[in-house]
Amino acid sequence: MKIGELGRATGTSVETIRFYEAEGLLSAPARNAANYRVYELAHLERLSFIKRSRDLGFTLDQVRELLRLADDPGNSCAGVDVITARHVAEIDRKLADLNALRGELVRRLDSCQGPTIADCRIIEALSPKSAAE
Amino acid sequence: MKIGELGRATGTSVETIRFYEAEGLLSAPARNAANYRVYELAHLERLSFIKRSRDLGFTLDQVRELLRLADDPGNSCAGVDVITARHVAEIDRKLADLNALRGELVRRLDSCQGPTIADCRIIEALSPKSAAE
DNA sequence: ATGCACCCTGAAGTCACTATAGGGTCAAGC
DNA sequence: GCTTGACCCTATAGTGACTTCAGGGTGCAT
Repeated sequence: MKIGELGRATGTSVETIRFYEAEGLLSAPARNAANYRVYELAHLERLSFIKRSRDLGFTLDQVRELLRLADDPGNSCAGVDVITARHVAEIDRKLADLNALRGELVRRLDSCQGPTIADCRIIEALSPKSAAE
Repeated sequence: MKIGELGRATGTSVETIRFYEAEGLLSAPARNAANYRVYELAHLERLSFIKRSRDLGFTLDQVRELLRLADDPGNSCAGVDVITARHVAEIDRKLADLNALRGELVRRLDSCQGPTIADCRIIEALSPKSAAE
C-alpha cells in the first residue's frame, strides 16, 4: 500500500502522513526499489486511530498518550478516562465562550439599522467612544 | 503615553502591541529621545477597537477590513453586516462540531466500565477493528 | 518520447501571538 | 556615584498542526 492509497483509506492527506511519521506518531514503513513508502495493515490501523482521535479534537500530545496507553492492554483505563474527561471540560469551556460570543454578535447585527457606517451599531459597539463596559 | 500604559489601558500585552504595529494594524507612533514609543489618544482608540474585535473572535484580516470600513463614515454598513454574519455562521459551525464531539466523548466515558485497557470502551471506539462507521 | 499521476526531500509559510537573547533608559535609594 | 529594578528597544525563534512550495524522480499509458 502506497502513501496515496493509505491517505484515501483514512481520509488523511499525504503530507499529513509524512508529517505524522516525522513526529514519531506513525512508524517509518519499508521502502520499495523506487524509495516509495510501503505500508502494512498495522499502519492503516494506527493511522485510523490517530485520525479518529484527531477528529474528536484530541491534540497530538494527547493522541501520543492515548496510543501509549492503548499499546498495553494491561494498563489501567483510568489514564484514558482522565485524558477524555479533561478534554470534555475543555470543550465545555469553548462551548460557553462561543455561545457568549454568538449572543453578542447577533445582538449587534439585530440592532444595526442605518445604511451607512455613521449609523452602524456594530462599528459603534466596537468603537471606544461608545464603550458600554 | 508609553507602550506599557497603553497595554494596561487596553488589556493588551506590550509584545502584542508591537506585533500589531509590525502588521500595520496600528500606526507607528512618535518616539521620544530614548527611542521609546509615545502614543496619542487616537492610538488608544484604535487599539481598543482592535481588542474588542479580537475578543469577539474576528481574525486579524477581518479586523483590518472592519477598520477600513469604520474609517469612512460614509461607507455602507452592509460590508460590516456581511463580515459579522459570516462570522456568526462560522461560530455556528464550530458550536455544532463541538456539541457533536462532546456527545461522542461523554457517551464513551459513560460506557467505559472495565478497569484495564483491554476493556476500555474509549480505546475500543478509537481502534479501527471496532469501527462503527 | 511525451504526458500525467504519483512519489521523494527539505524548507518555508500559516495564524496570532509568545518567548528569548541581549541590550539601553530612568528614577529612587544607599 | 552606584546599584537596583521597572521599564523600554530590536531581532529572532518557537507554538500547533499542519500546508505549500521548489525541485526533482518513478511508472504507466499513448
